[in-house]
Amino acid sequence: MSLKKCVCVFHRAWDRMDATMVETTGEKLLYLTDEQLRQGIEAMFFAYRGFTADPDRILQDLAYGRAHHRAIHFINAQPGTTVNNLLNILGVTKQSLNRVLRTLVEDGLVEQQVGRKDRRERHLFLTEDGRALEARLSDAQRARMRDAYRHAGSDAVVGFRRVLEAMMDPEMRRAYTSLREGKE
Amino acid sequence: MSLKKCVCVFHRAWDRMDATMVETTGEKLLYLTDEQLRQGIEAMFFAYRGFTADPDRILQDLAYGRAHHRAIHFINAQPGTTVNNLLNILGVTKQSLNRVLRTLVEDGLVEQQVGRKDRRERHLFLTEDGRALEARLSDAQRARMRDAYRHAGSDAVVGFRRVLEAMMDPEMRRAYTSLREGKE
DNA sequence: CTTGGAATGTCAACAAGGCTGACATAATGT
DNA sequence: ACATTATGTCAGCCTTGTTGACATTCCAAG
Repeated sequence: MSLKKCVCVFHRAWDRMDATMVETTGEKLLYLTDEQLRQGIEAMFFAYRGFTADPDRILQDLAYGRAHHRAIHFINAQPGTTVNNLLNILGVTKQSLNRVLRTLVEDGLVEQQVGRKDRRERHLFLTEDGRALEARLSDAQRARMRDAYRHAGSDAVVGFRRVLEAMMDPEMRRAYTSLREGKE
Repeated sequence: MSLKKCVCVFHRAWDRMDATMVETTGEKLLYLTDEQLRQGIEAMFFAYRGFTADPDRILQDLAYGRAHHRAIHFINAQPGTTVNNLLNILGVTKQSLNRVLRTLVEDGLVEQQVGRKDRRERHLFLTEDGRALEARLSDAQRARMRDAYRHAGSDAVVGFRRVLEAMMDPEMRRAYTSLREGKE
């Protein structure tokens, strides 16, 4: 670890101790007050609301929820993925996923194919209708992401992604990068 | 608007049309493929999971959920806020918030004071215990945020915040900045 | 002053979507 | 043959969102 750290603690007019970390990485200094971190936390909260707002609006007319969106998204990203794989990506129980998956199959948005190599596995695919809905949802979400990127600028985008990736849990980061590599 | 835009659409080996936007801001060029946007969307999904993981672990021992965390967070940020104000910030119905608030009051984490000026209003405050729990929760969340910031670097942090702020809905951004100014 | 809205907050009932636990079925591997 | 794995299903619970009905309080028009 090539960074030298120096942690200073001092009192603020606020309501409790506030740790400020000063860190040197090359010539850069990084001051992180609790207040700045709090702002980051709130930014994350409000941004996630905006992030899901457009798909939520589309889905509520269809009697679907965020759970359906997530399933559709990742089946689209990895056509032919198994139930188990989806479970790991989404981080929910099989009973919970199964309920969502069942409605999607009943409504003709998702197809299940028995595995050729291992016939216990069910490989999941979007049907034509499923892809259509996925396109509607992700178009809306991409539009918002694109606007945000455009407004913030290209340098900001790089930083945005770096912080997000650093914020994931290690297993999540593995799932995330495997998805990225799969797509190339 | 000082930016010149050029939108090119072309076909990819993938599965459907992929719009690439090329945008000039000064000397910067910003290429945004659908694939890059998709990665941003997934990064947001996985990062939010990490973002809430630590508080969730703490809360599940206490029979509380994320809703309680949110309420505690914003009551702490704005002591004396009214139920209505909290409603606007959290974006839920008053009935839903009320249930959470009731348990917090019953458990002695939150106090309600009838408004002096308008006695219909209930002003909300954290008790000693409430502040203690808030500290536990936000310490955990700040630690993750701090690690992510540290790992990503100071330039990345600026970009992270810029993109998040651009991703909020306008009303949310207002709530967000008003909180920031209130704290100064 | 009275009275009818409007604003604020509470209670009750319900739905979505998480969870656990138990169990069935089919396929695989040893 | 037997244990293991992948999946599906049922029952029941919890959190957290929803709507509807209602009580309280304030304010303004008559």
